[in-house]
Amino acid sequence: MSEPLHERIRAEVEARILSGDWPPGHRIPFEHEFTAQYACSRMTVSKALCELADAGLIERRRKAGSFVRRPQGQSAVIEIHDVASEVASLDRAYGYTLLSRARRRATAQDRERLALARGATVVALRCRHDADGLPFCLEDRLISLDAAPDAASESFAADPPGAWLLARIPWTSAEHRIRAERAGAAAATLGLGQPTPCLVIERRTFAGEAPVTQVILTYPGAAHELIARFSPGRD
Amino acid sequence: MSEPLHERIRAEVEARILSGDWPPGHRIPFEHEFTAQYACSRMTVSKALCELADAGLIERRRKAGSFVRRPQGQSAVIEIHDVASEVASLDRAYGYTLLSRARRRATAQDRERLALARGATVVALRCRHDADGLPFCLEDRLISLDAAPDAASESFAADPPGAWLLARIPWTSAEHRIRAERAGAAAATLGLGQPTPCLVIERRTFAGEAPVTQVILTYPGAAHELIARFSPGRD
DNA sequence: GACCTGATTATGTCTATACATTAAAACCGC
DNA sequence: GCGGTTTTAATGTATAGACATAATCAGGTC
Repeated sequence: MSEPLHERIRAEVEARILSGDWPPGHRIPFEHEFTAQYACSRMTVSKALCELADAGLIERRRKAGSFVRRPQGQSAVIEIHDVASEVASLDRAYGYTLLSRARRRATAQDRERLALARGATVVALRCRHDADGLPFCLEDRLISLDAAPDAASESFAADPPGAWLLARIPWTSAEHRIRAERAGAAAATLGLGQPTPCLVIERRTFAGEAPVTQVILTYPGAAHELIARFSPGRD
Repeated sequence: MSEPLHERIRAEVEARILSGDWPPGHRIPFEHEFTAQYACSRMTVSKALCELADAGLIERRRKAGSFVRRPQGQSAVIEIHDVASEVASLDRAYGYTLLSRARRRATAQDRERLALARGATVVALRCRHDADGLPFCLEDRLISLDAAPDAASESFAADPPGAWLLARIPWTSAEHRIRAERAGAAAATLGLGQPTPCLVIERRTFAGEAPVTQVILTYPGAAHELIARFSPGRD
């Protein structure tokens, strides 16, 4: 019940790189040297090295060989979970309340929020997510009925729209804006005192070029943290 | 000069999925059906489908076939760039000032921040990043000298430590906490009035199990946004 | 030196085949 | 119908070989 050979090769090369044994810029052995070392075919070695190349750990250059990449790209990758599972992972009871629901021809403001064409129709929702009965997050969402026609006949009274959309509409790209804001109109709804800072996440989701939904999530106060674990991205 | 065949297959299947032609749950053709359609070997088809499986678009099940996955995992992936390139991408002039630098045996607080052992030594830095001459971000950083011994002989007077570290120390995982906070001690340094909300990003970076560095980045006010674009993650 | 040319060579792609693995499906006795 | 067994069909892994591609290197010319 052993792991596949190409996995073993990949892991052993990866270990050499992460330990610093093979530093950035170092030329790792050629494929034919690995085939000798592991007594396997070139395809197997190639598969292992291609995986490392995909992961960004090495760079492969024809004729020259494969080289350890320096951890370039100051960027890293984090995950943003949906609200319900976020609350669940905090071991708190999740609650959901629909505050308002409207179906309307997109206003000028709507069109700006979602990059819609004139005359498009939308569903606008406001809802509150609770944790242990206390307000946790305020959600202000716009859904394009062109992209999600089924949303017209959905009440969203019992289940939050985020999960509903994600389960139905395939999407190809999204754009996040994360900022800190003083609680404004949201303060009353969230039951806050005046000058509480809030974490605001604004997300626009597209399927190809077509806008699907835009959502503004307001998390009250320093009480809430967005926690994210991740591994390097070297693009 | 055409693209490889496995890329073409991958792209065509991907298009079918993203267009909704093959909805979540749909069983896509078997490998042997693709080999007939494209007149190629099974390995080539397999490579294309494995790429789609890695990307999370399909799920492959022995004997049963390959199925379109629903966009599960309410999660998505964002990139957090380093401060200098963030400022550059806003078309503003980047400035850097080292406020303080200390080398010391880790205090109890340091050990908690970086998950260090007793007796470890650290370099503690405070610095300010400016955009067009105005304070943009306050950085409070701790570097483990066990993980990065070279940091002891580096002044960090001219260049920010983030880029320096990332170019040298390989890392395997990191942990982010993002929250909104009222500007406290940072307010004066950033030249802020009292009740300004700040976006705070706290990051701990590890190489294997060993802690490398911890940094607290404080961005003043609603003026600043963390912008991130990304494509679906279906894990 | 600078510039072109051709040989060399590691990686990139693909084939045809083989056997392993595993879960669905078909079978069977009850 | 129900539970257990066998068959079957799909993916998973691997091989040995072939040719394509492109970057490097060595030589030769100006």
